[in-house]
Amino acid sequence: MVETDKRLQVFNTLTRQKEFFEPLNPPHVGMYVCGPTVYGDAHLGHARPAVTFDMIYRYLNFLGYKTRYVRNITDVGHLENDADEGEDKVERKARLEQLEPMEVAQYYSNRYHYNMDQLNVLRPSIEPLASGHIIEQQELVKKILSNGYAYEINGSIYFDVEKYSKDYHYGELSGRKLEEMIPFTRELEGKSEKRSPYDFALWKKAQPTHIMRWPSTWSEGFPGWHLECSAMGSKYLGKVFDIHGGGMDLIFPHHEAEIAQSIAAHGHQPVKYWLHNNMVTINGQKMGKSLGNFITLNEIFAGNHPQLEKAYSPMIIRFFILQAHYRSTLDFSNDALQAAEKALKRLLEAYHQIDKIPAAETSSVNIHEIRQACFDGMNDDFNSSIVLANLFEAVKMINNTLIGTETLTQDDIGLLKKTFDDFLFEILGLANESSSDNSNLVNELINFLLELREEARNRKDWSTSDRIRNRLLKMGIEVKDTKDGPIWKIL
RNA sequence: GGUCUCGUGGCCGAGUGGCUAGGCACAGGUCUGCAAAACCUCGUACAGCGGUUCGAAUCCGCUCGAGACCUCCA
Repeated sequence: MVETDKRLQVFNTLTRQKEFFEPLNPPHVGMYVCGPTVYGDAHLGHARPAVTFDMIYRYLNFLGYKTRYVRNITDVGHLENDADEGEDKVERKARLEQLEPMEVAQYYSNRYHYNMDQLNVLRPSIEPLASGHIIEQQELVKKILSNGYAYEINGSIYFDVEKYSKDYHYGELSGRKLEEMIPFTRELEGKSEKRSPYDFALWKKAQPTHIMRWPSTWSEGFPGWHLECSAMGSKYLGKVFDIHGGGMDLIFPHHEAEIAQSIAAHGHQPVKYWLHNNMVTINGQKMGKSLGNFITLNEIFAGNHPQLEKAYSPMIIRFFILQAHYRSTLDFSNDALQAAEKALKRLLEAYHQIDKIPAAETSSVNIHEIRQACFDGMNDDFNSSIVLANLFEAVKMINNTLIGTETLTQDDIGLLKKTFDDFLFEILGLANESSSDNSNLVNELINFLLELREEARNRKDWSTSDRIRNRLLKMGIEVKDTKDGPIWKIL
């Protein structure tokens, strides 16, 4: 498969170690990633898994796998807490904005898609809605019930964790033991109809005020949160599939519950490799909805937030995310984004210089080594940070060949360009953001002004040349003089 | 309280038991009427204290500090 001679290794949360990636049915790969609950705008914390698993999806495809990528949209409102009472999140939003719940879901789905497109995140192969798979979820509940791992109370169905624990290991993904979880039960005794505090809902009977509800044999109600991923994952990828991804904060209880549900229903593990991205932090603390310290992508792209000194484009955000390894926390700050902006610019400008490199008889640097290092980085649990570091080495090479301190053959120049095309654009998905949608008229006008300015400069008429440059700058057009003549750009 | 992770030079951020990523900033230089930009060059850092080892930032222990999960959260 392709040129890489080393095999891909991935860190599996389930086994807590790196494992060689071997798909169940090569060349096919099934990957499921938890998508957003659509009741608010996407923030940086949503961008991280989207970009991370987009990179993984891209790399798997690059390696020649046929990947089916499923990422759900959670549009069934779920309760504010799993402990039962409380308002549905989507309904609450709908009430506040005086909309139909599905209107809320649609609205934020659209905005999510728009943001992801901006980030150059490829659309998944299938994007199922939880509300469109109520039947499948009910079927799963029935199966778990008939296998004896769930019980019904007042029209609601709960997963019987204690019963399950006798036969299987509840907590294997998050590294917990049930005994350790028992002492620290929250103060919800008496209030809940659940037998044990760590049981979770498979089906909830709807309160009279609850709008999002569906008929079932047990009650008019709605499915439990953990159920949709189990139901949709097995529907589209099979009862066991290769990769399941999501944020680390979903490991418990969400993914733990998914495993339990699937095993209770089908008797075996649903997923071979569990992959989890780490959190985005701000001031060292997790950026999250409940803490209210999140910054939405729209705010970042517009520079419209007190924490931001300026706007940062989607590609800067993508670069910023990929500069860290996906399993490390990533700390947000203005300085970090500014550094990312400059770094990305340097990378892209060097890329555009590749065509100007004069071919030499021999190469003084080894492009194959860099290319291989990029593969090695990706193969080592998708270490995009290593890939970027090597691309920056390539930047140095490009610039050095341009000033004549290094040389490259025509073949190596081609390989260099291919390496950027493959890794920077295709795998890391960092697209060129050109703001050159100016009309021809503007171009011609500016070029004419610069022509006049050049004539003035040749006469050493500095006052005229500076006047032109300053006036243009006032209009937001920056002029820079280079050896090859002036260049300009709209700020 | 339980489980777990992390602590790298001014900032961000990789990493392996010995060959000391990368980016940003700073500094020096090239270029240049000036300016700006661009480019080149440049930093032996790894919380503290012990231990293992020929050798540890990388392994072990302790201390200090930060954080995550245990309730919804990507």
